[in-house]
Amino acid sequence: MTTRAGEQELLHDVADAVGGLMELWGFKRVLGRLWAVLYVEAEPLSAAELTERLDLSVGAVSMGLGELERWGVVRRLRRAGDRREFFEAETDVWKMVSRVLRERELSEVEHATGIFERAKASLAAPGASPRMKRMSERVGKLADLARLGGTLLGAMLDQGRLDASPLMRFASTFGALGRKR
Amino acid sequence: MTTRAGEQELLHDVADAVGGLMELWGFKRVLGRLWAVLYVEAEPLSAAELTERLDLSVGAVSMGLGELERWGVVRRLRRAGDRREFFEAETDVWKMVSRVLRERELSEVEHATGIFERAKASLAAPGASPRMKRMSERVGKLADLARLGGTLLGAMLDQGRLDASPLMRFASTFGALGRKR
DNA sequence: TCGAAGTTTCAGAAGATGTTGAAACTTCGG
DNA sequence: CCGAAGTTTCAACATCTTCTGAAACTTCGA
Repeated sequence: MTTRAGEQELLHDVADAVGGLMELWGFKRVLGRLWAVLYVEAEPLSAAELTERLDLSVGAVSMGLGELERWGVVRRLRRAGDRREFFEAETDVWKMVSRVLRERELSEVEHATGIFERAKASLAAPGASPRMKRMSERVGKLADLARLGGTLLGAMLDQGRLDASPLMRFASTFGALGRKR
Repeated sequence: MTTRAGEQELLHDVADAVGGLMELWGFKRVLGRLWAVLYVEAEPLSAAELTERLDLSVGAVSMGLGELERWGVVRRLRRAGDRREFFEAETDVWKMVSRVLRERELSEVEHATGIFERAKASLAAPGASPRMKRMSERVGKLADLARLGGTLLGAMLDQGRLDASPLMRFASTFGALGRKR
């Protein structure tokens, strides 16, 4: 299974698997596929090559690469004496994950926390009915949970900034905590 | 801001915020909204009441509640002498999160890991070109990462089974690790 | 057993999201 | 500058998801 065609197919499957994981985290499948091909290939490819390998339109590739570049997970290179642009993958996957989590999740979590806290306060205003007090309590729990989630996420992101392979360290700490069955 | 209308609006906003968070995690917004109203209200509501409060069609509410029930995060009650069904929220949020993560993420991660491992092996077959060896290495890194993710997730889910409020414990351990800025 | 109240189902509408292809634009060698 | 090669943009198209409303079905009191 080391034929030319076989290799292409393998690469395609790998790209799709990465795409699937990315999709699970709420990103566009194409972005994962593009990144995967660039990452596995390990050397710069032109947009045309990506178009061919992933069987996408030129437009889709251009837009996808633009987005990946904006996220800082793909670099664009120009080669002297070549009119084309080449692309290569940022190999630090953590960079990709953390960047996105920070701006996407964190802001949503903060927004929700704000809503919860305001609602809690209003419902607990002096003169509120017992029913409202009860509701205020529950909303308070939601606020706690959201705040906790934000803290957790923030800690994870900070951790990532300090250490190049933070997930490993995290896994051992956390694994020790959980493994026991 | 403790008028009747004001309260309704507050509740609506809270439900929407929960819906937003759920959506971020890949669930349907409506599910989060339904659960939120039941949770905050703290006492059983009929389907009709939910229809009204969230301004949804009866069909949407019925399907949403069915789904929430299947996931075990909403309970259905019948009251003697009342033909209607009432619903109340499961208050253990962790139950919801872990159930879904387990079946959704874990299987995708396992699938991807399999693909990566097979591809790695094929690319490293004896007689492979240097280029293929290089690719094999990179695919191997993807496999490591996916496996790590699976372990992490598994540990988290196990942890959840042992302790009712595992997130709290987790947060303090992990927070200490990461906070330092 | 009948019928009213309540619930589920599902085909099609509406909306959201992703993709294409071709025109407009940019770049650069001659 | 011109024109060919390469890239971006965007409106129309296709697809996937979610929502609606009404018909079919279930339940239960009388």
